[in-house]
Amino acid sequence: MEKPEPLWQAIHDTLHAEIARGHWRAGSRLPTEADLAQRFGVNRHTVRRALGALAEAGLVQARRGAGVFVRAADRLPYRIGPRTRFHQNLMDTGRTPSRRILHSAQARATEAEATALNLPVDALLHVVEGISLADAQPVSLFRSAFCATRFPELGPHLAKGASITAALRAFGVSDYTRKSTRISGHAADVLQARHLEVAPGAMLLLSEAINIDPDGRPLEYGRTYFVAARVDLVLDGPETGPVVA
Amino acid sequence: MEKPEPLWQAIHDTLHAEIARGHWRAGSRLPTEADLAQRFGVNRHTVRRALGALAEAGLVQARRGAGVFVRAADRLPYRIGPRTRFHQNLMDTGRTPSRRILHSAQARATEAEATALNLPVDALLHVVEGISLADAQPVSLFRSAFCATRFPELGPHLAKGASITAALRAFGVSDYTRKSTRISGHAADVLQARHLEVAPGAMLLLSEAINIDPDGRPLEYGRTYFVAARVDLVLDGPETGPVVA
DNA sequence: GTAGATTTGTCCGTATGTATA
DNA sequence: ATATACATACGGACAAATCTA
Repeated sequence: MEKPEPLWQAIHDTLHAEIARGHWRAGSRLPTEADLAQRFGVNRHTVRRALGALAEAGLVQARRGAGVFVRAADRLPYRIGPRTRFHQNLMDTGRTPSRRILHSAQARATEAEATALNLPVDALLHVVEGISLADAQPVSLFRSAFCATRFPELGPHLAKGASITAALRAFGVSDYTRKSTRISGHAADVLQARHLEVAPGAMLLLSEAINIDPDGRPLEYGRTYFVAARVDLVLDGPETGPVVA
Repeated sequence: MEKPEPLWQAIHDTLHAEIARGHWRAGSRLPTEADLAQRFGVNRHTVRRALGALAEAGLVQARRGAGVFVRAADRLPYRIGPRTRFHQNLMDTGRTPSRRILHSAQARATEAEATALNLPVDALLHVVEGISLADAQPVSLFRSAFCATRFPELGPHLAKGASITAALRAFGVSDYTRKSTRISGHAADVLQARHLEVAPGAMLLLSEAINIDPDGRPLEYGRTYFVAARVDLVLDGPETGPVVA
């Protein structure tokens, strides 16, 4: 007695295999839902169920009015270690890194931020939110919180496109290291989906990190949502290479 | 001009908030789809769309014929570091760890396994597959590969429920450390979903790791799929292991 | 720039299957 | 065995975004 596989799942598997096999090239458009429905002899909604699963896995992306497009399959390795630097990280893999600042302002610390930075609740923070891109494609959505009394004018530096490393150096912080990291999986909400150019519900990897200065004082509390379909997080062993430049 | 939010999304947000707020307790049953449809004044399929999103995010779990149930919200922190030990990891958080061995046999190394273990392709490996549980709830699906010539009789040890640490000690390996880890996000396929008791398409965190002995020789190559809704991966700073400056 | 055709997104209604209580 | 409740699949209708002539 075989357990019958649902139609939408069989269609999903077929398309999945065809994409993995290179039958549909990255960036190309799939046949329309109507065409696929005819090909598999099913209703359009059944095809949509299969395409939805592919979209959540990040293999395809639908654009209303345009069609369903195959996404690039290769994920870029993103190193996480004692010295995590965004720009350096991407340059190492031959990508062109860039940032888009969405928001930069002062705000009161939430409970999580206060405990992470070892500050009293309602302490004044400088919060920066933005998007990180590799080759003009969004890979992560970040929110960084700094103590505002220690870094009173961080905003202008970051808004001008300077890296965090450079901005901190302007305040005499020559080096900083990663104290702790927590990685979890989440589904993209509507806002995140729009910023990261993924489907709502797509998989995101949340990295919550605390960076400290050489004296061990907390500098930054950052929450970064990575598009799971576009990056791998790589944690190397203790042979960490000192960088700084 | 406000952009109208889809109905299913509004319902999703409402239920999401009610669950987060504790209005529906963990383990309890939600109203039936028909009841919810009546409550929100929509068709049953619109409610299903909202419930589907909640299920993929891991907040609820549907059981055909029974109902939709609220899942426990707390994720257990799983430490990943130079010395990652499953049993110790869970005992630290007050859980009861256990293992279920699905498969244990010798096999030829795949290309990925060969390069990871620094062995020739087609080398003989001992491969163990199984499920790790915390308090009888599946949290991860693992596949570990060991060099068969070095550990000829590993299978019986592991099948008896011994930990990997104990099994390796029987072969004179007193210690081992994590050399590298790669974390990525994936959607559960049908087989993984059944083993881990999640819905197909649910979020999984894949951890690919290489463990080495004190001499630096690769011992084990492991691939572990964690249920993203049930665990956070915690990477602590260098205050735990040897800090090679 | 505009009008119309194309294509995906949402929502409804109905019917049937399957697992559970 | 019967009723309940979720799962799958079909069909139709319209809206919204995109593309094209």
